[in-house]
Amino acid sequence: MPRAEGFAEAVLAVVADIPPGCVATYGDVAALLGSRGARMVGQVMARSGAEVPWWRVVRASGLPPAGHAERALIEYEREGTPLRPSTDDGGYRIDLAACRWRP
DNA sequence: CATTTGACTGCGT
DNA sequence: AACGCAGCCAAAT
Repeated sequence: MPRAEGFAEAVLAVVADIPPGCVATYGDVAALLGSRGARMVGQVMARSGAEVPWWRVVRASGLPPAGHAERALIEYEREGTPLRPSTDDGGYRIDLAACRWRP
């Protein structure tokens, strides 16, 4: 039974609303909550992100969550999220212009 | 009640 | 294009 956690629950609700194949930036999620706590969104993900598609939330630069790029990459390939392969060093970025979620 | 800490962002160099 | 610095928000200690 979900209990009123305030901000955390709101963040989880928004992330759960992101459709597959799309992504949203931390700042966008925070903005939907009426706050600018982009860091806060990440904080909630670190705490309870295990219950939501956290990989659909990325940085404003199109980079996946810090320290979770490998795990997120698996999900992107599975969901068919448009990625933008980096030069050749194994790095990659998400094509925000193609899959940025807009409510 | 004050301090610390982040799965961040934007701007300047 | 890459790196560094300062600004912001809410929860935990």
